[in-house]
Amino acid sequence: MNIEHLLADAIHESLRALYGQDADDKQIQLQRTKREFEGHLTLVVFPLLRLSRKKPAETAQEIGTYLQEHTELVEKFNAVNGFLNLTVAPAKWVELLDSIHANPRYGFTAPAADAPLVMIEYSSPNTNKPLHLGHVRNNLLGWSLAQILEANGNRVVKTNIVNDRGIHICKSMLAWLKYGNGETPETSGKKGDHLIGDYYVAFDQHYRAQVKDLAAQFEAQGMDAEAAKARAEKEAPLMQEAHEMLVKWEQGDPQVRALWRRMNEWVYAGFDETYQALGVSFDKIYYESDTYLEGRKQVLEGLEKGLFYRKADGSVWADLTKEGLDEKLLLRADGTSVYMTQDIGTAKMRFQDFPIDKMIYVVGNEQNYHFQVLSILLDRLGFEWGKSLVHFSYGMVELPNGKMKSREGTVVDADDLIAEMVSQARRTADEAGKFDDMDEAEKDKVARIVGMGALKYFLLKVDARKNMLFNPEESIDFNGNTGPFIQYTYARIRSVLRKAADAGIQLPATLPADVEISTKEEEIIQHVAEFAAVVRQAGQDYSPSAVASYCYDLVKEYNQFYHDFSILREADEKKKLFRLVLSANVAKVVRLGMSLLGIEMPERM
RNA sequence: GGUUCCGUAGCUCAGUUGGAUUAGAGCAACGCCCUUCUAAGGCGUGGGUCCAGGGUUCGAAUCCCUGCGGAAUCACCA
Repeated sequence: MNIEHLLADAIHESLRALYGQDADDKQIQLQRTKREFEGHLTLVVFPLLRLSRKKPAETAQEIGTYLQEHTELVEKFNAVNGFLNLTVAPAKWVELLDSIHANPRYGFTAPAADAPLVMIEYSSPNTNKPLHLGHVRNNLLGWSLAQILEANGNRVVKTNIVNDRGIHICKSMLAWLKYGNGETPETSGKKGDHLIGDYYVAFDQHYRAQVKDLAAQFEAQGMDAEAAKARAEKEAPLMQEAHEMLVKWEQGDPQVRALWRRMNEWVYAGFDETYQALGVSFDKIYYESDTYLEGRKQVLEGLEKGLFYRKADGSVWADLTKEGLDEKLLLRADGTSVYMTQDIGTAKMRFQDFPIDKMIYVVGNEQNYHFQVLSILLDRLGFEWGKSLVHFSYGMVELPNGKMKSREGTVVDADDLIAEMVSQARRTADEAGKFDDMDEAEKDKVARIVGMGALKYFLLKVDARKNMLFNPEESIDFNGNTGPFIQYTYARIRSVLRKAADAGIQLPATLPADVEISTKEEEIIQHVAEFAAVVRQAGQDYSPSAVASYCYDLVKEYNQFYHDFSILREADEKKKLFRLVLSANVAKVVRLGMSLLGIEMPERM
């Protein structure tokens, strides 16, 4: 049962009765009534004037009168210009709350066996450095999208493509061989991904020193500064060695491969820890080292079919000028793969493994062009979902002085940030005396849930498309429009429910129909009921932020109203039960909503 | 230069399938509320040329055009 649908049906009926014709569903615009007017739902009658051929106020009056006289739904109405404000009968709100209460997963649609299969690719790290704040946004968005699509009845496969080969890994390997003393995560006590990241930085430092020296030599020989630098960057011995190592890797050199495997394992162990802390996981992981050859094969097949062409130097290209784009390189003259080639190969392997109906790539907006091209290429190569692939493009996380730059040491490390959030949550709770009656295990758990809740909500409440700002100085708040505020309200409701249970009060399956409820309470029911529509809409728009906004608004509205009430001391038994059921359903819907964001809810905090 | 995205309060952000004199939250500032289910809370005050200018119409922060400002991208990097 949904009041808006019932009302929309009744309005259709009234239009037929009054004007002898009906309107499209789209012309029935029902919205929540503005605060300053009386009523729950408002019908905008402007689109209906074509049918009535009367003035807005008159039309509104006629429809309102009809609804009041012919349905049980509408108790009263008022018409302001072209706006028909409808007040729904109180009994209907109680019925609505009952039906929501009966469904523990209200708003969620269970996936059918033949539901569309959606694959979501997210995370996709390089294996040469640890995860940073940008990756955190990616991971949380990817995970949340998967939850949202599942809640909308899709079958979802979460996947990760690990960029485990290429020149960047070789740089770390080389630096480890040249400048390291054979240290491992075990001997150094460092997390594997951080250890490898340190050597990547070491490579860069030594490389830059070499480039500087070389460029100075070239300049002394009379080259201009820019040309000298460009030549130095290419000819620096370290870079040459790295390239040699990459060639050896491609040739399958046993020593290089063994070191590569060993170091990647360190990195994966490190990533797994971070993923676990973030609460994300994958159903299927692909490695670029497995897919890049397949990509090459696909491109060569496409070349034979005449989809692509070869230049004189042997390189292979796609001509995209018909689509308004440029030419795109697919294979280098030496036959090796580029980024695009690998993505084609990965797509092929995925298609072999799963009968995918829809593919969603969660990748930063810096790669918008890449995915535009990928979509066209996959379509040309005959992938059914190629044309309709979704690039879920999200904005950068910026710092007060601009982008994160590893060279300037301004990268916000994911592990550091997580640790900081959890310990901050712990400190705040301790100071507020929240932890006084908890044992160590519970303190740890609550601090983790609240700290991560703050971080996740902070990153997910913002429209994914937009660049967002993170200020490390001010860090992340625990007050106001935050995860902890929502968690806190939830914990308070749970506390009330526990006390009610202790007092022997059981929540009834159905409420007495004659319970008296206030307008404000009707509004809260209405708000709770909107959850289903919010989940549906979020599924269509791929919008975690919409779910976050909803949870906050609902919790805030609930708080404002029930702040001064003492539900358990309410003398009227019917009212008490009603308020308990309403509170329980606010808590339920908020918990479901936050679960779509990957945010856990504490029973106490 | 081409393409795409963004521009809302001092700061961070909602609000855009066009809707109702007063465009909403939070933070920051100032004031009030803990003998009543948890003060990570509630109430109040101040704070806006919705980048600018045109256009479309009953009606524009929302749609269209132009300009200004910012970001990304246009690599034989991944």
